Amino acid sequence: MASPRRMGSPEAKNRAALLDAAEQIMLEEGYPAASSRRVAEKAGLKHQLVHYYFHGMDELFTAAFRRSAERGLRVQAEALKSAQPLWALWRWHTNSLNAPLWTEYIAMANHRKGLRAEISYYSKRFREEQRWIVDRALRSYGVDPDELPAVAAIVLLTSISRVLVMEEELGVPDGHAETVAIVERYLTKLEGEPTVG
Amino acid sequence: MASPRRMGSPEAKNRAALLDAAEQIMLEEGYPAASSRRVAEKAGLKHQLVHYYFHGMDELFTAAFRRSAERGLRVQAEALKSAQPLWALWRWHTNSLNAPLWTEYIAMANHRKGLRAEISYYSKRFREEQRWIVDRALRSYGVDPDELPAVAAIVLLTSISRVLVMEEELGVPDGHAETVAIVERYLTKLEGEPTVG
DNA sequence: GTCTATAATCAGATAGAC
DNA sequence: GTCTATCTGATTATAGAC
Repeated sequence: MASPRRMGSPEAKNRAALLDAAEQIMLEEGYPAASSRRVAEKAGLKHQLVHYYFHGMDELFTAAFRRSAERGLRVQAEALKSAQPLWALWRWHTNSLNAPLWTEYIAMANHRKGLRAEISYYSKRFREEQRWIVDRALRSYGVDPDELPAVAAIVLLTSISRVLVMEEELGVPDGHAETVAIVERYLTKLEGEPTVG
Repeated sequence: MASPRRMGSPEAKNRAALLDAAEQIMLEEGYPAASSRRVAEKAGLKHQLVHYYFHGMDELFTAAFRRSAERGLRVQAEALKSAQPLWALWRWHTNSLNAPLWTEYIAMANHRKGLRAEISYYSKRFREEQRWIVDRALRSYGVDPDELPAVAAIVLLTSISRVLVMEEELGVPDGHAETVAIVERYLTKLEGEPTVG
């Protein structure tokens, strides 16, 4: 049963402004601070407009995540075109500025099941896109797929980088330099020194 | 300037009950649901008692984290006595039931600076305790510390296991079996097959 | 699309009696 | 230690005018 309430179009400028504001607050103060009123205020709008553009906060957060994930997929697709896809994957994840945002979404997903399904769906899409490109690359480097399957290489690279970024933010850099050295030594063995472009 | 308010002793039974209740709610519904009123209710107490035992929610969360971290240090110390410390570390982190709780605390730390310092402090203590034991083990296995420093081995093991647990919860198990196989193959090469005890 | 106005609920915190 | 009572402010959400 559809809601009788009116609803703003997805293309509206103010809708995007609300999503921007939500993400900014989530980053600066954590997702519980991203209330309808504060989000609207940061967007320079009245708080009631949140309910005009979204059925509720759940829908707003889901929309924000989806938009951010779609952007990420486009950026990743571009990065994976590199002649050194492993380096590209590694660099992208270790530099990624929106890692903190993902942390917020994952924490939020613990009690917002709609968001949880969304994160699960996009995580799989990210991994699928990486998979065949990395698989092709590893084979061309002469890596035995039984020794190191592409999915495993991906999980390893992304896990390590994700935790490094997270700990860096927390101010716990112990062992990071040594770990990065090991990973990058291996990447160099496979793909050579990273090129700038 | 100290608060003039009265305060319950840290040994009080109800204080512990409040901490238990807070952790349980955090796990089930996420940390924003752990309000003073809901925590007290779950502990079977009146909500005003939260303010008798703690100066505020910040203090409650910090106390809950510290208690949980101290417990973790004791469990880890026991685990690291194993003849196979790397296996122990790996198994402990991949099975750890309180990984979700840590996710909550880390998300919370983004806007509660007291908690942030606490997490940083304990993360370092965990890593220090692991360090010399893993270092001694790796040397006894004949591993070159320049090739694989103990800190790096620790960061690698804990990063990978942490992300595996997190993704498992999200329902994204893709590539996990392959990754676990690679890690465990390496652990077996160093420490042999894991013993049950 | 955007506004005013309003309802219902919940939060953290404190004073003071018992 | 625990209670009643109370204060103050924030939150989501809706109806209906403009």
